Amino acid sequence: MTVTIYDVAREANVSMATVSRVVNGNQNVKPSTRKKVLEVIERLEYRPNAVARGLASKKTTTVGVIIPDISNNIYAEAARGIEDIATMYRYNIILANSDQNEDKELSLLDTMLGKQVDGIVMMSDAVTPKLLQSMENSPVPIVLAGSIDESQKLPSVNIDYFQATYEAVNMLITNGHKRIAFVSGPLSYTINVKYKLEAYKKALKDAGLDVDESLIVAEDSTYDGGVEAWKELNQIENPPTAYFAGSDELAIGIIHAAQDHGIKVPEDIEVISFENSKLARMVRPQLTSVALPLYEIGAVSMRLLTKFLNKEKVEDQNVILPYRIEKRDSVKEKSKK
Amino acid sequence: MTVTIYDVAREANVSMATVSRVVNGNQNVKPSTRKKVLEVIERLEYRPNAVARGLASKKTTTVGVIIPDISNNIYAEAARGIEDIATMYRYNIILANSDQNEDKELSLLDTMLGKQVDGIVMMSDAVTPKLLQSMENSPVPIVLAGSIDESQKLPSVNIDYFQATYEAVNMLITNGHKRIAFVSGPLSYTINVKYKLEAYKKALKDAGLDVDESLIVAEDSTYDGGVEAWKELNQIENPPTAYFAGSDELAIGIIHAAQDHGIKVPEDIEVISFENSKLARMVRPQLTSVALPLYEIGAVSMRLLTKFLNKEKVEDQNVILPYRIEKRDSVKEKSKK
DNA sequence: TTGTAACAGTCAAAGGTTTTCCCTCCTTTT
DNA sequence: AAAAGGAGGGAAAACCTTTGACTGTTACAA
Repeated sequence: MTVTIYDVAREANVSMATVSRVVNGNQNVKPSTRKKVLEVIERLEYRPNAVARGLASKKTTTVGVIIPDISNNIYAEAARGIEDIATMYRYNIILANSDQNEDKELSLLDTMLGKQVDGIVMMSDAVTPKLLQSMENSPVPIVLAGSIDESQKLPSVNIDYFQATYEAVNMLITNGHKRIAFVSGPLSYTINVKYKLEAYKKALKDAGLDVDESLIVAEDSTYDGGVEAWKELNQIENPPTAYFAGSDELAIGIIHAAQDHGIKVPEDIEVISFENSKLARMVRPQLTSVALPLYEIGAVSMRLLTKFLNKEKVEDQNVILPYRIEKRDSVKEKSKK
Repeated sequence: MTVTIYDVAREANVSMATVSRVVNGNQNVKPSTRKKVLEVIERLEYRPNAVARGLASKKTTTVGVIIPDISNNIYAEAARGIEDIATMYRYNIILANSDQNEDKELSLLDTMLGKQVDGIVMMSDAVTPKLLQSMENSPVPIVLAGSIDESQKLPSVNIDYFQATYEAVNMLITNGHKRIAFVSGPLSYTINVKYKLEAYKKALKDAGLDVDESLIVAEDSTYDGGVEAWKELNQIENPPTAYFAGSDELAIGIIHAAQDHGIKVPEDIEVISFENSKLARMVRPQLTSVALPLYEIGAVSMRLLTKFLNKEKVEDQNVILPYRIEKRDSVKEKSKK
């Protein structure tokens, strides 16, 4: 039925060991033998069985990728980075969505280990103790992409969320705003609460501004969440004049809600977002945004994983990538100084 | 080192076959035996090796998914549909990007077959003869998701692109437009040239309008492509007053290019797009758009694949899903009649 | 009481590779 | 001319399960 290494060996009058050597590029084969074997492989259309190979070698050249939701551009972008580097190093990817649900994450982890992946790249906005423990017990390396494990026990790739947020909020402060809203995604996400929110508070304090809890709102990181946030923030006595938005969609929701009420951006209110997806250029005004290097986070994570897989030495297993702030039209020039 | 079925068998005083039965839910095991085995499994933290299992059973419970680009929302949405249904049927997904490059598609196909996937879901905007041939020779079932193989030899899931386009263009005609532009993605894509473009031409002809080749332009399906298209179309003597755009990004590009030149949508020009991603609601005016059910295309494709994998009977292997046109603000009401 | 069927379980082959160990020739070296 | 060393390749174990053939036991109908 299917042609095996054994068939090739027989046809080529060599042992299966030799065929294996040829297939795997082992040097211990005479060129003439190699040629002969290669010809038979061609003729028989032999295709090595990766499953058998995996069983024998204990390597599957497959890595697991667990992400919250591939249909969300943020994760999709990172996934592409992961896959590109994986391909470059001849790995395939088993991709699964966790919906940021701990039980799914746990069971996915288990499934993938059962499938004998050589390593795992994990994206999770909330690394719970249980999850962390599972990952630490993993027999194969795991790297966290764009995800925070505060204990720093696991390798990870991130940007300095605190610094980035601080800088963004500061732009707004520099532009003279006193009432700056903080609109973020769910506060169950580590990055939102431990980094962005903290940085926001620190920036205000450093500028001698009060932190008004009513200016802090959390919604789903969606367009509608942004609209919702704007409404909420505009029924308080003293609405904000500037917004820090945790994502592009949030920012666009805020802007459109405002515009629909005759408020002009950036003339009347200013908005800065955190993401800089391609959406940022596709709305008017175009979004000033902290550029999150999603693709790079994915790519570097995968590269880091390959280092572990190849037993290369890794200097620092918690990588911090640079970010920049893309200045466009939702924040006035002034701050450029 | 790693605990195997053999260790469990020894500890539980049964044969590995019995352990295997317990693990696989085979009924031929006495409840007391089952319990005993389960306890040992628990205690030893035994985790079945899916690779060995795959070798022995010749089933991997893994399916391959080949798509042009996961970072593109269109495919990501479909991928999510695929993955959800795959999960529901306990399959995992090996995901790979082809960049719509025939060589990559071919080699990906080969790699996945080598990995012994049980089936494949393929998305390709240009099913070449060579690719088709490879897929036909596949030892495992392959279904085409949102992709056209004109020979209909392979199972597939699509919508009626022709009808949808015809209807969309007709809305524009109904609104009194005589000069309607057709702006699409690459003409190397089957759907664009054989369905959308043909439908556009037919709609015009049926309305007694001439087809003006200078109103037909193909660009990358991106925002910038849309901007480009608008520019191109507005340096001809008699620019169009309405646009059929092959994707949301294209539509948005066209709209913004126009707006940046003081042209109002839908007062001065009207635009209808083909996709209805979440972007459609995130721009002003909101996009009137043919709603492409991407998630469903993915989900139904995967479901179809499971039917083949379970040897269920399939009535029609070329599924056509319904579509609708989402009426919003980039086309005037009139056509609603 | 016997025969039979269902049930529980065992044994061992099979699945397709990789890999370790070993052997046989040749070449070199001395 | 003998010893040493290396290149090329073979044999077979190992990887961990599933699965089909088979055996022994039990329960029940006849």
